[in-house]
Amino acid sequence: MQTIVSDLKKVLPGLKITDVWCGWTKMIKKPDNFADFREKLVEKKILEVRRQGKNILIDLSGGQTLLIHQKMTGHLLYGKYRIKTQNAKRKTQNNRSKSKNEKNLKWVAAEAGPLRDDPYNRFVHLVFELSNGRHLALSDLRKFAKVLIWPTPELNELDDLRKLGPDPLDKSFSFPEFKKIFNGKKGKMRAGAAFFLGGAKAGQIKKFLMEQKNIAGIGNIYSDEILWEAGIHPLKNIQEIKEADLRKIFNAIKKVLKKAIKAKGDSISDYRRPSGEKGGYQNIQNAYHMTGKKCGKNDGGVIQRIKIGGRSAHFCTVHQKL
DNA sequence: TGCAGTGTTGCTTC
DNA sequence: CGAAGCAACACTGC
Repeated sequence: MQTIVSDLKKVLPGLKITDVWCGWTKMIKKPDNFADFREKLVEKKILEVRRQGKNILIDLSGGQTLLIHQKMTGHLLYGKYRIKTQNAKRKTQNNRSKSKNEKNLKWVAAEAGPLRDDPYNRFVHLVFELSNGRHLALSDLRKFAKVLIWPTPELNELDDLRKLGPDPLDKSFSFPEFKKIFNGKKGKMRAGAAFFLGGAKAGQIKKFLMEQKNIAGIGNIYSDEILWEAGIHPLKNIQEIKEADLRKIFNAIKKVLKKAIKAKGDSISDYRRPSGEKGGYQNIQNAYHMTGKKCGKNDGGVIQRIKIGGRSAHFCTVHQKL
């Protein structure tokens, strides 16, 4: 998400939104109809692009902010787009006869380059036309992405932002701060709860790291990478984690996320930068998606995959013992 | 062919 | 309130 924001920051501020098209209006949560959504954006200038957790925020003139969450398969792409010409059988209908906001139009990247090769170019559902003739497009295969507009000064009313823990890359995210959150979580667990009795489901460290209300921004890939780095088993109960290990986890969070940002994100699957280019973290991954591979620490371990809370977790059988 | 798996989150149920 | 399980959706790969 940080790579996307950094990339968009370089191009969007100063541009005006001249038109908006949407082929899957269900993704727009506020305002609740597309005409109002479009109305709030057209002729507005983009002032700033920023991020809170995994939410991308685009501040506009007129005091409104566009919030975009890409969820699983969303891609914010920046480049020149065009309406895909209809098939021969529909040639009687030329593009001029259609409204640009007709729902079933297909938009495709119009220029050669990585954007044209984006595997998700087929799934563009939302297009912002910009004053420089280029576009910001949101492609989303699984249609989980969420978009909304809210007054900038009142953004903190939104649960999406209000319920987020601190950003781990923020300078104010110190070890004492992390420890406080961690201990707060521990304190909330009642003695006698199921996990003490062998049902150990609650309080697993991987889940703790992925919960956005604890720390904002860590997902499945980086929680695996962080725990690999720290040498902690993903199922480890947070009740049992001592200060020395907590410090290892804290350091690993900073280290892994910095490394990931330097690599411009992880394109092991379809993730792409707004330019359509791949990130590079998949080349330096140690745990995620490495099932069966030798552990990069050369400790004789092999990466194993298990399920935690419906997600896959990957860890080394030797240096990440339970 | 069929079904598990996919970078997320929120709702329902207990 | 907390946690588990599943739903939202559509495609890939075993």
